[in-house]
Amino acid sequence: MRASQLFLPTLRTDPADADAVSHKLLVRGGFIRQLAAGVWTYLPLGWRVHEKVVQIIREEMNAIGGQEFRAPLLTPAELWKASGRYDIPEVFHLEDRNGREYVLPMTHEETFAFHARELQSYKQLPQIWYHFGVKERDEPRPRAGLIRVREFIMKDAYSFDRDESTLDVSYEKHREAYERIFARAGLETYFVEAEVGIMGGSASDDFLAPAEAGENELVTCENGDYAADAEIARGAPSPPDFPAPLPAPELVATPDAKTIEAVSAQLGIDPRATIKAMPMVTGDRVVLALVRGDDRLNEERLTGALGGTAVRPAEDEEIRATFGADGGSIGPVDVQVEVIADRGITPGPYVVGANRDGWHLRGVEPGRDFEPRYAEIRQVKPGDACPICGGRLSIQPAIEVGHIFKLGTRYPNAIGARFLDEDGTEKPIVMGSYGIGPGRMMAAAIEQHHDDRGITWPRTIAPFDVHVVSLDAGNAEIKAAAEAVEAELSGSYEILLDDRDLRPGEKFADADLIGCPVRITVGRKTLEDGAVDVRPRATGDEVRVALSAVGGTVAEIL
RNA sequence: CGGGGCGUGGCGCAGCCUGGUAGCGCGCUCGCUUUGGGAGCGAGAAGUCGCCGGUUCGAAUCCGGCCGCCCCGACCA
Repeated sequence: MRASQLFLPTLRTDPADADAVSHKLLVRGGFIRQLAAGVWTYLPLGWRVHEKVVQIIREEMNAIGGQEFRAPLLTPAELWKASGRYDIPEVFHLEDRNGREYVLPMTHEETFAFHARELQSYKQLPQIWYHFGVKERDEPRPRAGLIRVREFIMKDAYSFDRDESTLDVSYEKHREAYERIFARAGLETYFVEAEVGIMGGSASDDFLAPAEAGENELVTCENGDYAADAEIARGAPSPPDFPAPLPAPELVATPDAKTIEAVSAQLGIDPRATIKAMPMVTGDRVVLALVRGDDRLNEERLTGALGGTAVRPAEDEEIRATFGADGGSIGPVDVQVEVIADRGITPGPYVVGANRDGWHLRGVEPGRDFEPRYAEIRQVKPGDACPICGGRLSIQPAIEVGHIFKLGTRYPNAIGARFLDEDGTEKPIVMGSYGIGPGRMMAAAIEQHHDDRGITWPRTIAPFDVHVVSLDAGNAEIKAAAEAVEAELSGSYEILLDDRDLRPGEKFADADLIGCPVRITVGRKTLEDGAVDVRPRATGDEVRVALSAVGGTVAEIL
């Protein structure tokens, strides 16, 4: 490919509205352009990368017996009404001229379950079907370039099995295929248990790629034996320095101390030996959620502990009416509401609010002075102990690049996908669903592979293998030499030849920005030596190589 | 949806407070010089100042409404 003929609108400065590294570099490098919030066009360079990612996914899906489909975007609303997903706020709805209703799917469970109705016998199972399809989601807040978008291409796969045990086999095949896909694309990822979410199913796991701009929080153990999404991660808090126990709670004045920090400072007490009491409203009742003073409440977990009903923090008036005090002085002793305590609140004497403005109680012992229901409702935090080995946990942002689900029979039941089993009974097909976002993989790859000059693509997904920079400035001899290098290498590699009439500095800057793994410079100086300069993008270690040895040198690097 | 910020040639920005000729850098076009890390000189092209309405002799600037985009939160198959 000749750069002079390529639409490659690189930018000298970061776009004003970009924040994430991958967002800036994708736009600056001429890979993508924005059309609307969360809606992006892939330019030729970006599409090359996307298609390389797609091809890796395709090869690994085919390797586990996947069969590629191509399913439509436009989908009859009836299918989504049947599955119960029609009213999800993220779903785009539309009508045709006759008033028939359609949705623009966010994933294709309904569509594939519909076609799975033609699977009639256990003899036809299992099946793995997949496609690369456009997904539409009315995201409330798109952000960070390709990381959270409203329209994107996803590889979604669906497995159809006789029962849960063969579903486990299909699931494991996908897990292994996904590990290979991410490894081939040069991505560091972690396989972690994830929330099943509102769409049901028996299990779900994420693949998280550590990245500054990520939206998920990845919890990992320093000893490498534990990784989890912070939403469901387990971690043990460090033990508090308890003061001496008291025979009974003792009232202490804490004027103007409304926060744990203020209270513990005023009383000279380890914040870990205090209890934070959070009045929460669920349905039409108030509950009191307790976490240790240094911990934070995880509302999703509290919701889970309450059997799935939504919770919200109580309003000031509700707090006053229920406890007779302000939020800063609330405690669990002698209250009339249900008390749910985090399991991190181990036995010992704590400082708690006295339900009286400006006063706390010290020496309060759970079990003696109040009787809570225990549940895991705290948020994991850095420094917690690993549930496997006790090592220190750390937390880092990460991008969810893949998500796999054991769905069970929900969609087959709703859509009517049944088969006749060996024993002659009709059963619903057991389904799994498996998604990967190539665009997110691109963003994650950049987040993980860049420097201050630009992208350092993994070779497998780079737009080109070799970037030949011709410093000919109209000199026919240099131009011919650069073209000869291109011709020689093009049999084995994909080459971008920068034949543009630009200054050397601009060409080098663009090469660094675009990030092809090898740069070859052909100029007057190199030709005087009968050579070219070969520079791996990642290391920047440039070597002068005789023209006759270029192929060998490139082969060593790639 | 709540909070914050922004909208001015292709890109990045100033001008707005204190109303009156729309400006800077980069990019773009042409010419000459230059050519190993984003060149120099000269000559040019290019902007409904997001949209609608109001105030005013006069609005990029003041007022009202709306739209769009970014960030934080909520939300998130």
